[in-house]
Amino acid sequence: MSGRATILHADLDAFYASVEQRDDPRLRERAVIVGEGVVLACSYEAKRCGVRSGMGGVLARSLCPQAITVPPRMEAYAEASTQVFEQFADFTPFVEPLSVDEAFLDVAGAEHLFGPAAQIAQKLRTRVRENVGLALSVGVAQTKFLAKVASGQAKPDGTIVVEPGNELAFLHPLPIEVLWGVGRVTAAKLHDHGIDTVGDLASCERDGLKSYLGDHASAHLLALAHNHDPRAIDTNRRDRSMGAQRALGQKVRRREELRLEMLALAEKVAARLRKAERVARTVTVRYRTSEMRHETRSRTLPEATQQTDILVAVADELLLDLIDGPHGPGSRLGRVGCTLIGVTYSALGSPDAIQLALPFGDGGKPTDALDTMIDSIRSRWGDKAVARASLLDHKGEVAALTRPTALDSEAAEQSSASEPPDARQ
DNA sequence: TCTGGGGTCCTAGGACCC
DNA sequence: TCTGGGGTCCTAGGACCC
Repeated sequence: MSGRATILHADLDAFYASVEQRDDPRLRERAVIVGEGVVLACSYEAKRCGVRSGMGGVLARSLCPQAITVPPRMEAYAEASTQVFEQFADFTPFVEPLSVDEAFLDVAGAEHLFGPAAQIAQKLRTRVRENVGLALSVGVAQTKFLAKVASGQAKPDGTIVVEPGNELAFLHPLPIEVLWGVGRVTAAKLHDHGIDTVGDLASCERDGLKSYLGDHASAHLLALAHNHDPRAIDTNRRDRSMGAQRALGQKVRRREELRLEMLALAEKVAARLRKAERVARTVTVRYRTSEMRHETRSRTLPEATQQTDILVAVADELLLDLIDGPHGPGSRLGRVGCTLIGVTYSALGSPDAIQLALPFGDGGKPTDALDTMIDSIRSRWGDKAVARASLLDHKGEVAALTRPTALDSEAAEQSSASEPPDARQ
């Protein structure tokens, strides 16, 4: 493979904690922990004591007694994030956000304006430092995956450029934990088989890995170990699900308390759904038992909606199924307890899919109207959508031609394909 | 390590259709 | 009447990421 390294992965260092240190001079160069019950983020000074995000607060403070703990200020982080993404947009329109504090940038088309990708990376870091007051690390490579690994190695406050040709020499000595998709469980399995570095993994046979990692994971990880990652920057990704959850602690809750909590969560997410102008077809309710076991119940509706009353009613039914189990009201709750509940709306679509509802008048001929609708679907989503669209009965009066939700991603691909996804050449 | 809140993606089995 | 294979959708659970 030849070509230039033009994909950047930009990642803010210890984001929440850095914002706190920026805004309060007393916190600078000190160990800072954001979050009380659980560590949401911590400064590099705290990391040196062994504090990690996701760790319990009690343990974190015992590892690092001198640390200052501050409550999170989500608005401040959101504002900082917006400012940083404005800096990104000044260099290239091809930005794919991964979270509040990181993004991929394709700068192939920006090099004639700002110089080679390595220079753009430096300029970006300087701009973010000067205009937002935060440290940014940047990895530059020919693939997304490698750019992300590089930014991780560049931390804190650095740049690493992996030139084409040097990729495997860079990648293979690194521990398998740097690979995307290797977490606690997978890492343990790999170590059990004597695989400790990316190079070890790259020399494995597919069939051997498959026997304990499964089909997909083995192919995926082997591809990454050989630096195969053909994914392009995707600038118009949309959320595929939306949810909210709440931890409840160990205290035993009554059935009606849980239903009220769920009502509040389901309403909150429904409001977000409408604000984002999306509709959802699947409702999933999550429940964590006092033994930390997760259980879920989900239901897919015949038609996507953003209506609070429908979503809330489904969430309530699913929650009752979890609380009561097969043996009647409250029979499970007393035994297992509940330490967390949550609700997620998924199979998201856009509302225009349900605005295509077609009224069938008395003795009317639906055929002409149906043809019109099919034409409209074809122009919106292409031939493939027409072939797979389904006709739904709605209260016996209205037929709605609804695009199957599985086509959501295909339609997104089609619409993005009409824009220049790749400014190379 | 005794656990927050927001997500993504994959798997496996069953139902259903052709 | 019995039977097969392929495809899609739905559900529950799990791993992983920031």
